[in-house]
Amino acid sequence: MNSDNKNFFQKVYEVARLIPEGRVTSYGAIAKYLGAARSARMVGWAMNGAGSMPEIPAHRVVNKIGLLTGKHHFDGTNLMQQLLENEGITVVDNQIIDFEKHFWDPFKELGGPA
DNA sequence: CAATTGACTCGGT
DNA sequence: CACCGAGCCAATT
Repeated sequence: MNSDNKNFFQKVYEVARLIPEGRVTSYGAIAKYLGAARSARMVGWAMNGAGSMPEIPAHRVVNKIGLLTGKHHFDGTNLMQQLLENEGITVVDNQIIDFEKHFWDPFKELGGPA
C-alpha cells in the first residue's frame, strides 16, 4: 500500500510520534528510515512544524551525537533538556549522556526494511 | 523569480 | 584533530 502516498513530512511525524518515552533518536536515523538518508535537514524542518503537534515529542529527536541542537526552538532555553531529564534521560551541556543507550532505532524497533 | 538559510550528516584535506 | 565543502529539500526573504 502506498505508504509513500504520504508526504515526507507526514512520515516524519508518524515515526517521531512512535518514539517511546525515555528514548531518543536522530534526524538522520528517521530520514534514513524514510529512505532519505541525506535529508536529515528535512526532518529538522518537519520537527519545526511538529512544534504545533502535541503528539510529536520533538524533544526526543536530537542530532546523531545526542546533542540538543534544536533546543533553541523550544520555549525558554532549557525546556528540551528538562523534558528529556523528566523522562529519565541525563543531559549535560546540551548533550545526552549514554545517548546510544537511549537511542531508539526505527529500523530495529519498527522492524526496518525487509 | 533568485538567493539565503536551516532542529543534519559524511567525507576529504 | 580541526576545518571545509558537498548533498539534501523546503521555507522564508
